[in-house]
Amino acid sequence: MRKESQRPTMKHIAQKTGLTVNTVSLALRNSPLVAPATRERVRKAARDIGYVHDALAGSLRSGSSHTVAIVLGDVANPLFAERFKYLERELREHNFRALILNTDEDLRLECEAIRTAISHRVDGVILCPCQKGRESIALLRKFGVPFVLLGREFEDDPMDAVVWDDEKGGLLAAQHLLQKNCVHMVFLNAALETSSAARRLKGYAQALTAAGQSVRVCEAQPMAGGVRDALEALFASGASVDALFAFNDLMGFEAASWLLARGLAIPQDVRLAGFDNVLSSISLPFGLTSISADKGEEARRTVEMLLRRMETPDAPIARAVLDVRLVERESSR
Amino acid sequence: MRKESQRPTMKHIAQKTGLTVNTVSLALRNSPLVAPATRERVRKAARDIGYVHDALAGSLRSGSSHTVAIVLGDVANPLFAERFKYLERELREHNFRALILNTDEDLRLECEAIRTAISHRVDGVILCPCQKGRESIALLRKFGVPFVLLGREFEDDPMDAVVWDDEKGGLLAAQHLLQKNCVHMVFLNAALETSSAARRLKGYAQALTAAGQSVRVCEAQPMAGGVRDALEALFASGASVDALFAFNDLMGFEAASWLLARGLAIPQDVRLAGFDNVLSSISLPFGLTSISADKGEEARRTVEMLLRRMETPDAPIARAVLDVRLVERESSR
DNA sequence: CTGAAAGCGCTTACAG
DNA sequence: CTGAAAGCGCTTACAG
Repeated sequence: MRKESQRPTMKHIAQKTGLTVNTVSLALRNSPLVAPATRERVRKAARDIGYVHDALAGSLRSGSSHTVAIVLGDVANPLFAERFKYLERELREHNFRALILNTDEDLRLECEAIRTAISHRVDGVILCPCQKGRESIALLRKFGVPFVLLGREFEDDPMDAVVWDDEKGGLLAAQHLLQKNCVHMVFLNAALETSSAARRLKGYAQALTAAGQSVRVCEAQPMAGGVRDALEALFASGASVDALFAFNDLMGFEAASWLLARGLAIPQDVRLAGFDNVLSSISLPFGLTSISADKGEEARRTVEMLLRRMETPDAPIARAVLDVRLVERESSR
Repeated sequence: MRKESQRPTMKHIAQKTGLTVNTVSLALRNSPLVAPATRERVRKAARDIGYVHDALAGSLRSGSSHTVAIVLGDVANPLFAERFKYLERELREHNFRALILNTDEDLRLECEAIRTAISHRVDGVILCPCQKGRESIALLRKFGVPFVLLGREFEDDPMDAVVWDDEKGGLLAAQHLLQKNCVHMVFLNAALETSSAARRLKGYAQALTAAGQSVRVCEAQPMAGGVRDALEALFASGASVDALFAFNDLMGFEAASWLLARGLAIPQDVRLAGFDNVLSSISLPFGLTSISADKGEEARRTVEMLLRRMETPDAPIARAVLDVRLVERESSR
């Protein structure tokens, strides 16, 4: 398809230096086997002819691509975008490339993504599963690809995972809203098959039950407009609502838009809290109370866990739980 | 590094079907050369043993990776995230994979990204250049990699590019604010080496000059906090400001946060407009007036232009300018 | 310390 | 329609 403008290869460097490609290859990889002078000669020749390493050929022969696939719902979600940034930086520091693959929270696309990753011989996968099924996990296991779950996990099937303390998060949010004397709280949650949604609900319910309040959950579809539909149904039923706890900030912002458009005041009429603390990285003129964890640490531990799994395939299963805290802002004051 | 769990190859399929890898390869690619019955036999065997194509080996031999690199400032910017989504979808429909690479608007990282792309033998590159230099362009040309600029271009050096009508955008925003009787407008712009910043200023200045107003520009650094610093300096000087036009929505939101925190009302004290219309894809409880273009069309035309360049390396240089429109929201009513 | 050979898993000519 | 051979550009044993 493309006009090959005679891309320089190691063969060219070998010719120019009078060495063999073998030595050139070792020299470019800084092998202690080659004499320092030879190494410099090779590196200079490489620079002179503008050599760029062929990652495909190298990976094919060595069996390792030095690439990690990051499989997540949607980079357009600010939390995922932030995670990607941190993970990519962390991987780069360990000399790994990051391949990002969106699932749109769809199982078929998720399997497709895993297949793409395998096809490209990634050394590992960081997966935030949609949890609509286990086929993607089965694929990873079948091909022996090291992987770490991020943010979500399967309760009945332990795997390497880095998650937030979602239960505590749900608890903190509920306690905070209770403290503001809210008595008609609704949890605008995601589907319960998502482990984080189930855990957040658990903590939330614990706090409400302890306070003698009933637990009301309103499930919203993850697509655009899902929150609007859920809230319309909720309010059409004539329910009284003085506080909303959203599964994540994206849904929280969507809820805020809907409430304000309906003429309700935040926090005077409805107090609002979200989850993820996307405001830590992006500045928006709406202070949304949220649950936060250290995202830099999340990335560090995820990559560390994956590297360990790559080095030691049969190491015991690891699990890291990141502590969370409440960040109070105007939406719930 | 990783325990190779004997990944199935075409050789295995060949053994199982009694054919050669040659025929297997052709069959899997639906070549009209192989008999339909044979093809089905091969596909079934492939499915049975769980074969996954090795993209590395295929690309190495064929010289084409069917991958396009998307090189941009930062996926965490909602506009870039949206662009990536549209582009990825468009590329997938043409059976191409997307490799995303961040530059953080840094020339060194941009060159690194191009080098990574070349190393992975991408068939093409979609580049949103930081415009701090031309080294990345030189690299692409040297290696004969087909590429299309997105959103920004070099005035004195024509290349394939898809851009918005930035001049018109600046004009529309200025006219809109003038119509609201603003008389102390400030353009919170990015660095003028960025072609879109220069063009937006051109249109903006044209409108202001026509109205007999003086043009005031305040340049903000692109890093987090850049807007805050710029506004602090601006307001510390005692300047009167009744309208702000931000280079993009991200800066617009940051400006809004700062203004509100300072006790200024939007739009009563300061009218505000941004650029990019990120609210088209993300729902936020703050109506920011903005300049918009059709992002789906942008992606379509970008991919189309790139494919054309890949097919016809010496086709004449193409340029697509997307029309823009003003989307009025609460921030400037 | 450097060289000669084999091979990673495919696709591409070339035969028949 | 299918086969036998060569080769993509590297890295990996194996020699010396």
